[in-house]
Amino acid sequence: MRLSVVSWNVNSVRLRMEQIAKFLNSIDADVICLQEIKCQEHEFPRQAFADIGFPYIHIAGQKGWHGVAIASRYPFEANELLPFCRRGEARVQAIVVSGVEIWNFYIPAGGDVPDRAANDKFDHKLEFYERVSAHLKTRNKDHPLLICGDLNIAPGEFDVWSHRQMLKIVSHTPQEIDAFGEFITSGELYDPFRDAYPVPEKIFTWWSYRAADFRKSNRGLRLDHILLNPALKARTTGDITAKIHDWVREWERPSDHAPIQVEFTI
Amino acid sequence: MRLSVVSWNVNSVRLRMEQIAKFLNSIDADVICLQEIKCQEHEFPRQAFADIGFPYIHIAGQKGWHGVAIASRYPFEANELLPFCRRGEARVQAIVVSGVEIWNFYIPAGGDVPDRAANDKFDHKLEFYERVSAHLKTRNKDHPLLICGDLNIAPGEFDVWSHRQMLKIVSHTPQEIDAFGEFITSGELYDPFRDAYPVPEKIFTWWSYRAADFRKSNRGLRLDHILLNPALKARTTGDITAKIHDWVREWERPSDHAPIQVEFTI
DNA sequence: GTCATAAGAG
DNA sequence: CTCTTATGAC
Repeated sequence: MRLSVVSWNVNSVRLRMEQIAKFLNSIDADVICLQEIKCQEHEFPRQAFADIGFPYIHIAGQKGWHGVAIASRYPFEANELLPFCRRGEARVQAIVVSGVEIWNFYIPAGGDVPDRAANDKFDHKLEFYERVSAHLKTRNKDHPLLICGDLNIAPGEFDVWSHRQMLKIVSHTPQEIDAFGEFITSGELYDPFRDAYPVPEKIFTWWSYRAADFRKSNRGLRLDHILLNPALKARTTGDITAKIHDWVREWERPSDHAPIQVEFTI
Repeated sequence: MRLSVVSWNVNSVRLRMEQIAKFLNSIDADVICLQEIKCQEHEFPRQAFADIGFPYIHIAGQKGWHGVAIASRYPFEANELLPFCRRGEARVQAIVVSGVEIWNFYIPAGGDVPDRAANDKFDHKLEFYERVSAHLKTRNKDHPLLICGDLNIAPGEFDVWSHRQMLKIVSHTPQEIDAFGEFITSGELYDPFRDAYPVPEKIFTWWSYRAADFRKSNRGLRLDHILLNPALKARTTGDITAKIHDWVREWERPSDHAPIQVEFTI
């Protein structure tokens, strides 16, 4: 079967439901992983997702901030995950669909100061990565796994608009790039986006709201990711396609993140 | 010449500019008097009004609350008015267009408790009426005058959805009805709406946002008025038409007030 | 710049 | 329910 997975930090699912429907009606996704839904479970627009063919929904919400949700065309099972977020915020969830485990993360942004001692938010972010990496090392590697979400790190030189200027900015500091590398190594994760858009092409999934014209300045970052573990990759046949739907960022009152999509046959 | 005057409490002119343009493009107004613009003068969307044929604008704004503005197809002169509002809020303005003076009021709502001693907002509202009435008595009655705006009183039995239930509610208490009567008497004002919609027809210009379906419950009030003094009425030839554009209240994210319109030839 | 929250007003 | 303001987050 063909499985098409989207990841999108929507920055308020209630405010963006019309755009989500418009987007999902114009592509061929089976599963959409949302971050920053910014609502509680009972406030989630379940019916609107059901109306466009995504009746199976798993929500991890909280009041006002953060929050993740997965909507699917097909039934799935929910899995419990370890407390990667030490503050207990709604940033993590896991499901199993067609034998593929999917982890949906909204990893903390980490504040402004890239110093673990001076900035607890930065420490919190790195500890989140450390906990995930530790778990990946002990996890049964035979189980197919896809990890996606707003991981809030742009790991590569060509994942940021200016490698030189971004090295001091949280999301692209050496410490974070190391943590991201340890995470990738721990899970032996495969990034299909860099096959679809080979280096040295710059690719971004997020552009600040503060830019008057994001296309013109194009000061973006690649903060959103969809990654496959070896067991999942081995299960696929044919091409694995990866797309960044940056045209959605051009809509009226958009999220600051673009949706990304990976498609494969298992 | 034919003169068509609209009065509309828009509840934020910046948020409602598209609706204002859509409305003005579908009727034949010459002058629109706005209340609750909720912005300062420099924040007013002057260009948007100019673009739809209303380049002459007079604004009395303040930060965040209240605020009145007049936009016109034709040039006019601004007049100073007495301080009817003892708190100095942006609730009053006057212009003269084609020899007709127009007063645009956003009279205080008056709070919840209909008791001048216990509720200063209620006292403020009645004092506003008293000051206007006193001024009308001394004003030169030969000068044509139109008074319009959100006057925040529904004076008649058929200006409210339930006369019995509203008598205890601010906007339709006996004290306010008396103050409104004194105001009408002082200026010998003519209300063209009750000729257009004769008693006992109930007519409203405002419906609470709290009603799920304002058409269904129809618990409205007639708080907005356009009134003519005898000198202006004597100057007119032919019919004076009066319309309540309640269809605008059905739009998406509308103001809680409907625009009202009076048209005459002078 | 664009979200959420909360208060205060209507 | 729907506006404003203000603050905080990103």
